[in-house]
Amino acid sequence: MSIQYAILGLLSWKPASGYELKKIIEDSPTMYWSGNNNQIYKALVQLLNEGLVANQIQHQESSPSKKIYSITNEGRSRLKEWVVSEPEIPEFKNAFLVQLAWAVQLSNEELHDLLLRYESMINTQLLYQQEKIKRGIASPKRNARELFIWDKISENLLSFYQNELAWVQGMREELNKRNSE
Amino acid sequence: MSIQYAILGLLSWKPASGYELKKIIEDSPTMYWSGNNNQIYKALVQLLNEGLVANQIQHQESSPSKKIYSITNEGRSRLKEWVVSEPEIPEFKNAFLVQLAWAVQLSNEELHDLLLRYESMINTQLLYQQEKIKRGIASPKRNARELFIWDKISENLLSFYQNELAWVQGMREELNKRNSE
DNA sequence: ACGAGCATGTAACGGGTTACATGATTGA
DNA sequence: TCAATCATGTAACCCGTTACATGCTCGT
Repeated sequence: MSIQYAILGLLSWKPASGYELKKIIEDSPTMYWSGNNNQIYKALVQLLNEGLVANQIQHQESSPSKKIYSITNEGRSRLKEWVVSEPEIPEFKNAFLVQLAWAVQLSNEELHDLLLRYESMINTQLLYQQEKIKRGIASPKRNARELFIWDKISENLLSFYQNELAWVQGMREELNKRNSE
Repeated sequence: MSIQYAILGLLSWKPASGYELKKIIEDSPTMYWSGNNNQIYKALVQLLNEGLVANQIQHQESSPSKKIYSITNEGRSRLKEWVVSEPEIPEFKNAFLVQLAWAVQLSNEELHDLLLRYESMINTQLLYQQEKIKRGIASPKRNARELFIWDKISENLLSFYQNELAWVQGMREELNKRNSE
């Protein structure tokens, strides 16, 4: 999936400049891109060329002028098409598992320590995501249905980290049991 | 994390040719790379230049000669270093959540259908991973500890899909309840 | 005086993917 | 005869990241 649909979605909510989109994407736990300029400004040009968005230059005194992008009717129908299209399978790449795969060579202490470090990283990440969600500036709340959907999206993200936490804690316990036997 | 460590890990288990590594990586649920030639042959050249692996050409009658790579002592100590190093946080990118974010515009039927399709894709993926694990040709079983670790790795992968399944099923149920109210 | 925020853009690079290229053998 | 398997490699391309570049304003 390309970032263009993410941008198209945001613009279907409200018009925005590249700079605003960048910040929204940066802060969004769901939209997993880093929010770098390169991608966003390029994507906007492409969307413009395809006629899916339009822009309007807004001059401002005492700050640089900005290009406000808004979605066109064509953009809306393209977005709808995409939303009902075949979902992609989620991408889950866990480098830690590859690391663990060759951890036989470690002592029990080293292995235990490695698991603890992973656990604490996941925990930090969980808190960070919760924080992002709680602040949740950039989320439309136009009706109860939208609220429900966005809630479920947050729940999904959190459950991912919780699942990971439960797994690593389980593994640590089993290891301890094995070692004390 | 680069694929070089994955390859180094495999070679710490047993020597192999690029072609064999390709197949192992393709079939491995944990090593998430596609297993394309470009990456593997390039990585092997780099590992060779760094002195972490060595190769030996094996001529065969009635099939092309192959280069058998094996890990060096330097490679082993580099691998150990990496294994005890700071883990990375897992990468979880779910395009479906971005799609869902703009699903307010859908009818209840369309939304329900979308969720069902996602559920069936996850389910397929879960079965596929289970199959891969069950076949599990490419997994070292040198001792009970290694078996335990590899078991836990498989468990992690499966729990990811199971968690995703539980989430989507929960969402479907809640939606039905809401609609019947 | 300096850094942060607003605002737009470009350059360089790395990782990863598909597809192409070659060539022998084996089984349907 | 056609496709698959063994075996190595290259080319073209896309996506995404960091870093660079510019310039104005506002608060400390």
